[in-house]
Amino acid sequence: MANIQEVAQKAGVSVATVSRVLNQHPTVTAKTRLKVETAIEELNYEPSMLGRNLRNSESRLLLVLIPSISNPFYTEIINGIEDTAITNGYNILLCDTDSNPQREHIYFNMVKNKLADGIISMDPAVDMEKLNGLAMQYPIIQCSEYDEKGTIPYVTIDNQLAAYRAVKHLIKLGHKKIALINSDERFLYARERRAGYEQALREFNLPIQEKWIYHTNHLEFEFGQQAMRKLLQTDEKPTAVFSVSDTLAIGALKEINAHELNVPEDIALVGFDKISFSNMTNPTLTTVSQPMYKMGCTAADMLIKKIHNKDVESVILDHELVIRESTMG
Amino acid sequence: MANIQEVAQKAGVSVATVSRVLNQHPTVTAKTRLKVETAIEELNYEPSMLGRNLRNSESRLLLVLIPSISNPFYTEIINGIEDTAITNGYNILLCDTDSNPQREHIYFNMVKNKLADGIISMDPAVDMEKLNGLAMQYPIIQCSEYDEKGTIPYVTIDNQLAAYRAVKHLIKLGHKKIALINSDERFLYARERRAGYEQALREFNLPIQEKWIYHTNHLEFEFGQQAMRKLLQTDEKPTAVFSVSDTLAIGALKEINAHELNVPEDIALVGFDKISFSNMTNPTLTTVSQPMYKMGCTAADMLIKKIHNKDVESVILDHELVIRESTMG
DNA sequence: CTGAAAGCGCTAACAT
DNA sequence: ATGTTAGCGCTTTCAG
Repeated sequence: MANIQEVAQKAGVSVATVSRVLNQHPTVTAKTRLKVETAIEELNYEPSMLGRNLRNSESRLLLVLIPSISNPFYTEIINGIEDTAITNGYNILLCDTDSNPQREHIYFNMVKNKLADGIISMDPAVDMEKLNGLAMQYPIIQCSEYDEKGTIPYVTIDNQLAAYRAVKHLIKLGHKKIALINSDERFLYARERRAGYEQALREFNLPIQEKWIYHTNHLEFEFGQQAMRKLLQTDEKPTAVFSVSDTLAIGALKEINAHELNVPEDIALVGFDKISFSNMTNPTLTTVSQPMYKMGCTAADMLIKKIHNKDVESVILDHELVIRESTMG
Repeated sequence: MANIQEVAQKAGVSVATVSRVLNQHPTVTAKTRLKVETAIEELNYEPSMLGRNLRNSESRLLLVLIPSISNPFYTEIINGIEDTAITNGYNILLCDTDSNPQREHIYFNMVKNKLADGIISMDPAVDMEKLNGLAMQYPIIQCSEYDEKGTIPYVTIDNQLAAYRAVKHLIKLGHKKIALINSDERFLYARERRAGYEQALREFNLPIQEKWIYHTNHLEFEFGQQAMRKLLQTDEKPTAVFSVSDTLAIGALKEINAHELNVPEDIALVGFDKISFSNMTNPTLTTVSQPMYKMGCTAADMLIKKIHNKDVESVILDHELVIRESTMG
């Protein structure tokens, strides 16, 4: 592979001139530019990012940390990030951390090692302490999940309000026995959504019953099934279920059907995230829609600003309750 | 951020010695090693990959091209790739090409630009000509989808045999009117699966009817719905459907239900890929399971071998027909 | 066993 | 408008 030297030689100019052509400096004559471009063509030259990056100490690579690529929730967010990044001359590196600290470590090192210019973290299970430490030296943005005590800018929705609205919707439908399938409350979104759930119940003077609140560490379908199985075993079965993720809700739906019960007649069901599957179930799933694409764009914008040492403020975006068959008696 | 110079200075040694410590050269005295390690500790030094990579002209980064992160089919493959890569000291860069040639171009350039050491392509829509061109100079492996005319090593399954078995399963169940929901036949897997479908029909003297073969350009649920809608409009409705992807099959199931028909009583259904959602539908979906994790591991292994200039041979892995409720009358 | 120095490919002063 | 040159951070001969 040819390097800048050979191009310079072939074009009969200095490497500086080649570099100028490469970087579209206006001070190059049309004639020399042509000579250089011809040489580049003939040698099939491709500039090495390595040299450029070392010199400029930037990589124009953005790291995006997700806990698992299999969670469809992230799909649209990533599209937003990617589109925005590319528009701004950055590329993204999708990092599946598997919520594994060791992998996380590798990716953290990439930014320390100058292999990436910044990080967008969407991993709720990320080591917040480490992340906060890193953020003192390197550009970092959090998307969706964040650390309320930390200083890292984030983009998210009002989880409590969203949960409140979802549960209120169930109450308005006449439900009084509403269960919650929650994820691990060491995650902020889980705590916030639970707060919204409780807020709605309290507002309508409904008791908060521990037996109707189920926690699960994972978000895969099977854990939704398991959660529902437990809820159906309680002495007093709930007539409605609010689940903090669509994947869990879909598992719950499966389990409800397995018990020969119907949604929404016997049990109404609300999910969260509006993943594409949620419209394929039978019945279709009422859910909370987050502006995922926009979240992604915003997060990428914020990160790029941060990389350029501009100040950025955290952003809270709007959500929407999407009412579908699973709550339409 | 400290560099190797400062470490050398602090430790009272030369940069060469620091480098030796960094790279675990055996020729360093325990004493000097300690001095250097202390200095590294104190300065919080992290070696820059940029300098190292430039010098070694390798990045230890692997590119993985997928058409869309939203397709759950790729999830397990990527886990396999990632685990294998990390074990061998490589990291992976997930590239969502969106089947967009422009994005593809960006990622191709990354390997030309020395920002990545090689590519695993899983994008059926990739520009095969370009990919073959690249492969003459850079390490490239194809996973799942490949170019039969090209020379790039690949790992895949026997798509024709898998389809043949799926359709034979339907025939054995007594079905004679079997429809095919196929994807675009400019993709090899689509052509092969269709060949398997036809092979099974021919073997049992069943006519191949064009009206029961539907092609769709996309794999999202809605296209499965649309396909099924068309198939239900034919003068003679099929009693079984083989779909080349689970996502399409799930869309078809949705549409069948919308017409007040039942699976499998009215129409039996077979998908392909065994995505996790295929076990959440009602009824659960009979499907073809590919050894996805293993495919990923194999592809990564092959690529790393290729990077080290070793010869690699294409691999065809086993598949399995997973019989579930959608074909259990 | 360790140090000096060259050089990977590129960009940006500075000089002309 | 173009050339010369230093240097980004690292590894690796080559000497000693």
